[in-house]
Amino acid sequence: MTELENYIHSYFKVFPDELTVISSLFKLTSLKKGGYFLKPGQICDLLSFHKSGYMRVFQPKGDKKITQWISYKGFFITDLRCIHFNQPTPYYMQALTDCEFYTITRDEYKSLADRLPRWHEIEKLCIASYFTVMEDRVFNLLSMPAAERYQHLLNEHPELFNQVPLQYLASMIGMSPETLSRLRKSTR
Amino acid sequence: MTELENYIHSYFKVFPDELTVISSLFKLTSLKKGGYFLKPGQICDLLSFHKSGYMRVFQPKGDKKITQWISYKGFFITDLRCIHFNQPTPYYMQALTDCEFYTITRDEYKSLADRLPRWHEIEKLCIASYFTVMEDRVFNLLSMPAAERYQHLLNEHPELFNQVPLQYLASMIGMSPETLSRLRKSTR
DNA sequence: GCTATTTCTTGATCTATATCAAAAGTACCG
DNA sequence: CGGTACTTTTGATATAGATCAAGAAATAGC
Repeated sequence: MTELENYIHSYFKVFPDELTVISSLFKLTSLKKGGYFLKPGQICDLLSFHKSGYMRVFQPKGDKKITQWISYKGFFITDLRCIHFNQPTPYYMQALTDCEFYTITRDEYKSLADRLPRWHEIEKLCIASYFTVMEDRVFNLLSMPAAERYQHLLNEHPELFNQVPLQYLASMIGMSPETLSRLRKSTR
Repeated sequence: MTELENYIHSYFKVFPDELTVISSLFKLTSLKKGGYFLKPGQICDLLSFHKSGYMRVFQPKGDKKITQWISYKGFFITDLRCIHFNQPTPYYMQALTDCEFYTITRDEYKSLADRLPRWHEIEKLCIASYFTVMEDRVFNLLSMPAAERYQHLLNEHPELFNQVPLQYLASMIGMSPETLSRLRKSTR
């Protein structure tokens, strides 16, 4: 069973033959360190499942780059704005390390629903779960001081601290790199 | 055409007979000012479309109450955590004014998909659009100072400033009521 | 309509976190 | 390897926004 099949199987009740249909359409693709999966203004026409490596999703704001998210093994990657509403993305998505994905194009993706009637439902559940993650992030940003946001990220995604430049993590949880550095020092 | 039919029709390509099926299942319900739509620990078993009035979604944190969202005419109201993943809600949802909704129970909701094959797709698109709203909120919280967050809310949802206590709006955009008061003064 | 209660404003402080600057550490590349 | 360029740390200072406290205004209840 591929990671993709495994992931879908572990989250949603899907029959083996449905799994096979899904994973037969996704093709293994890769991106070299530093390469861009997506740039602002483009219309994302891919849906990828992250197999290995780390990718940074960020958006420029003035002379800053705001890191929105770090994707790694187990996440789906796309821009819903593009795939579903045909709008250009505001994001850069850049590989921080060499990355591998299972990838489907937008056209294949559209045909997936024809071949697999439950696909919309699976996708709905997947997007719903990501929605609740975003709800929690908003709550955390509204309610937690910097120290608590740092602790929370450390608990939820400890592996990021070994693999990703700390300045990007600082941005992702809404603080300066200096503040993150001091928080790390104070809990050592 | 009811507000609900109108809303769905304006966002998604749905046939008239599909619309009729959808709106025949939703029943008009209401909630008095101060009443609770949902309290923490409950499992939300309703999906409502907001017809009139204002409702505050908030979550306690220490001795604070963090306002997560203000719902009004045109929003769907539920907790995805409950409806899709059967988990208890962390939220209070309380009517700030008398409210009316078009409401469907969870069981009817489950049967909707049987009667209307495209329902999962419609729902998926709806959740996807809410997801992008949350993405933008996270970006705004990460990248904007208080004054800019205030301006942004004022531009996007000006009606809230007449209908909703300002302290709740302040909480929703991550600042103290005093700060919001001063920002309002400075742009008058 | 009048009082009680809640909400909003204003001013005076305080503090968490940003910014700036430079040193120390680490990774990359010819 | 050894130098160049990033990244992280550390210290000094600045500042946005919080908190505290009190008065003014609005709203709700009788």
